[in-house]
Amino acid sequence: MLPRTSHTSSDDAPVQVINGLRMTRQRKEIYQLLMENPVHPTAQDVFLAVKDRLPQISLATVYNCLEALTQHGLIRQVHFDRESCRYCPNLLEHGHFHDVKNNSIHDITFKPGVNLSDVLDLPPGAQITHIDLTLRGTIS
Amino acid sequence: MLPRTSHTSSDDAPVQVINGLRMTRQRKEIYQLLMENPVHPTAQDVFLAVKDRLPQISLATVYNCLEALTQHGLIRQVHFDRESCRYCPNLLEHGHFHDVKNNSIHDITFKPGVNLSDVLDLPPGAQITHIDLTLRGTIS
DNA sequence: AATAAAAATAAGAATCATTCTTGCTATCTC
DNA sequence: GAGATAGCAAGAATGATTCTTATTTTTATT
Repeated sequence: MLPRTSHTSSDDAPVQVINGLRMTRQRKEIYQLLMENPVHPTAQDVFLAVKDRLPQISLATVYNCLEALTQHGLIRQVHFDRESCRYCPNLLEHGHFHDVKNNSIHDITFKPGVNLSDVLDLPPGAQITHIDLTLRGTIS
Repeated sequence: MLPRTSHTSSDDAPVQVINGLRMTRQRKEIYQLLMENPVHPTAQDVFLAVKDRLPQISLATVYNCLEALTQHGLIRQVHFDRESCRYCPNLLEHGHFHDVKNNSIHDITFKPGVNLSDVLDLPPGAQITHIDLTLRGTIS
């Protein structure tokens, strides 16, 4: 089989659609990368990693794909202060712990039965739509 | 008394020092602003607000002052995703709720007796040094 | 299978928050 | 008061992200 110069999917079948998002070659590769190695990479990290398989992909496309995947609920953004934003394929409710010694990020779940709004003093009538819990520290 | 063109403190007494930070005119004004009206402003917001009292202050100085106040533990940064960072004079452990309807930010405390690490499944040996809890939603 | 319309991509320019640099001014120490 | 240190203003530089535009690919329609 000849090598392909095309930068998109190679067969003639229509592309798969997930959550209303057409899974183009670029989106699929980036999504797979995140699923297989959920290290919470930045867009830059993804760009470098995915270049192996898509040598001519551009950083803008990586941003576009990550945005599209996020908008369609396949992945989520993770923020540490104002650092470059990171991406996470874990859709369950969870927070993140940044181990500053090993420079690694761990998903943190709530203990079973715990509901965050049960332990917080929320203003009356408050409806939470989005939770962002990030922790920093070390693991001995 | 003649109006002063000096951009710093006007009397001859040595400036007050808090937490090891020399409270210059600019730092004092910015700190007061935050204490009197803790609406979690951005640096830009502070810049505009403080211009009334310090017409020739520069944005860089606002950033410097906010950084200095933060480093010396007088105020804290608050982050919502990757938006401009905001500043908070409340030093007690608390999180933040962004009411997206009224575009207001509320301090959120934990219910008495609640320790965050009690409700989380942390990796063994994890030592938390910094907690960032931000919520989004609406208040009816 | 051909074609028009719609969607996605690559490349690079533009934006925006923040940080850095530089020359100057104020404050502190002696 | 003189020199040393710290802080300031102004604007340049940086870096992550978004936007623009031309091109390519895919889909929908014949």
